[in-house]
Amino acid sequence: MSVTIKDVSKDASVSIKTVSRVINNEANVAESTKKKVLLSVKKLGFKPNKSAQSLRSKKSYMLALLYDNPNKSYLADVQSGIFNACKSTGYNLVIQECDYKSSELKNDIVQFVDDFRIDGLIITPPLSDMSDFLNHLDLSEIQYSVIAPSTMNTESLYVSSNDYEAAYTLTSEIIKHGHTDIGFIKGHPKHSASNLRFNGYLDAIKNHNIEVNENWIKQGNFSFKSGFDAGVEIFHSAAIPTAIFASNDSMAAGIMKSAQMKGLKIPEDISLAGFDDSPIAHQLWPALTTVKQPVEKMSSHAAKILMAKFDGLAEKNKSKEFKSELIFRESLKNL
Amino acid sequence: MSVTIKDVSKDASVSIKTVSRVINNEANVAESTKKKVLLSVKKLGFKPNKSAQSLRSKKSYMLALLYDNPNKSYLADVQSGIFNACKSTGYNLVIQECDYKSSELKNDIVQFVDDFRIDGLIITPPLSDMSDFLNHLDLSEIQYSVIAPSTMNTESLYVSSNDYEAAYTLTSEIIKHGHTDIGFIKGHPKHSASNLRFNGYLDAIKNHNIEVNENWIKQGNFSFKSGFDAGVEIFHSAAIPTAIFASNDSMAAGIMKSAQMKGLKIPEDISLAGFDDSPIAHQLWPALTTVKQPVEKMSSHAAKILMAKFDGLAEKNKSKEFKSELIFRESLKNL
DNA sequence: CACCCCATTGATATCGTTGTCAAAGAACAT
DNA sequence: ATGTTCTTTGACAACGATATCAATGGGGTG
Repeated sequence: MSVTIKDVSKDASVSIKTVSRVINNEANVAESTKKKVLLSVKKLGFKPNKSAQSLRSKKSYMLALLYDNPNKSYLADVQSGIFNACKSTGYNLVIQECDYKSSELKNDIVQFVDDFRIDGLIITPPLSDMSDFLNHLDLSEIQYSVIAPSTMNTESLYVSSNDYEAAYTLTSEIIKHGHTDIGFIKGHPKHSASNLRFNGYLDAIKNHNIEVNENWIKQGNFSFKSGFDAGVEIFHSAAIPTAIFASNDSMAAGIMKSAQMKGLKIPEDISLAGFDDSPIAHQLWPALTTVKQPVEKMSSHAAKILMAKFDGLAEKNKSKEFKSELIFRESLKNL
Repeated sequence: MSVTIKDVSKDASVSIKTVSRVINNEANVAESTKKKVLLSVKKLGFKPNKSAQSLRSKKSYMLALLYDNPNKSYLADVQSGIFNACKSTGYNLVIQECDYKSSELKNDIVQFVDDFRIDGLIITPPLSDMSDFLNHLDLSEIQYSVIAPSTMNTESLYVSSNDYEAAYTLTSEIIKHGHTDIGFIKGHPKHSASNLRFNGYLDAIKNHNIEVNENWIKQGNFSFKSGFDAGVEIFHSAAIPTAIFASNDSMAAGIMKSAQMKGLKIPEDISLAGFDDSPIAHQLWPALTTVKQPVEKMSSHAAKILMAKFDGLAEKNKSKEFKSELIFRESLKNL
């Protein structure tokens, strides 16, 4: 059926173990032997059997992506990034939907990792913010890499972005456009990014000596509907802001819809900004001013540092903060 | 470390093989023995080692989802559906991005399945339409289940939806709303759904004795941009239709944007309809009239029939066509 | 030249299951 | 009582890799 090490060893006239050494890049193999073996490997088209490797060496060559109800385009980008990182490495990606509210989550995941001998986890918000959960993984000695964690210690692997700074800068830009009445829609309270973005907004406002108007600050949860509802509320009141900064694009889209239904024009009557640069940002009209995170690069890096750790290359690839980019589009106008 | 069959066999005072029989639900085990074994299994918390099972029995308990650059929300829905089907079965889901244009695709996938001992594939458009590819899988005796295939033979497993019928009905509805000047934006030529939807439109037009205006029929590729470009073209000409039916929502959104930029109002100046009921459909204003496919249910079923086949339950779950649902929203108005 | 060391190689055990096959005993027919 | 069949069970090999440890031999040292 398929080619085994034994076949290769016969073809190359060496022992099974030597072939194993070559394909695992172990030290102390004569250069000439190595060449000979690699030739046979290529000639026969040998690929090691993952199940056997896994059984003996307790590695599965599988990473698992954990997520709970993320934005769909975010999920697709994360997957795509991880996939690219895995492509040439022999690792593969298993996906696992989770419920961050479930009390069984910890045990379920440990079970899952144990069952399938998953080598490492890649954890996305809001799971990245559950320190309880992460601690439990530490205790179980499960390897993982976190995307956008709330607390970062130097031991664990993570990738983050400069949410605070980006929100601060974007808010400052809105102010530079002449706005002082600026509303804000907060994100899902369980995502640490929500606070970072809000604080960025808040500090920018304060540092420009603008008074905060609580009526224009609404709690959302990153969903379109929560943005829509917030918009309805804000536009229903007597005094409305000249600009609204929503913690993500879905909510900004919700606000835009509520404004347009109310007969308000964007950006003539009200300017709008979002966060994420998800597809909807440029598909709306007018298109949204927003912040673009390098989600694919981030998740790709998250996978790389995890795999590097398995191969003992911990030095090469380290946890890292990525920079976001402001994208100006029609939804923000000069007053 | 972890509990093995051997431990259970000792605890239950039976042979290793008998434990194996029990956990695999094989026939010819005395009821009393079964009980005894199950008790020990539970007591010790035994879980079979997947790697060992896989090595010996050549089953991996893993399904793989193959996709090539689909709509992001479609992908998320498909995953979600499959995930739910797998949840209580012990199977897990690996994802695999593909390039349908690659000449290596066939070999890469066979390799991948071979490497990881993937039990079965779930194949999404446009890969579902590559009969060459599917034939190759058949030859390699790889199990798979196809979502929205172009040709359906009775042997293979698939799920489909009534694209033709839905497009026919929706077009008829547009006509009932008083429209006769109806444009159409075709989908990606490699997706069989594109033709089905187009033919549904065409037949409805013809059966209502309306003349087809070729200038209002444009080739798209399911992307927002292709819809936008088509819109720009159509609205640039002297005579414009009173309604446009786009083969999916992304393209409809593109048309909406191009219309709004041109100063045309939806639905006052022009009615719009899409297909898919992707999130953007209700996030736009006005919201899109569209067709909703039960994507989650479909992909869930695709996974179920595949797993049923492995367990020899081929009778219970069969290939199936799912019905779509028309959703009327503001973008379509009575003339 | 005798000795030791270290790089290189291979024989064999092992990982934790399932597959094969034969043995033991129960049930039934003759 | 004897033979036949069927159910139930277990001993042992096998899956395809890696781990252990010992054997081999070339090169350096005294």
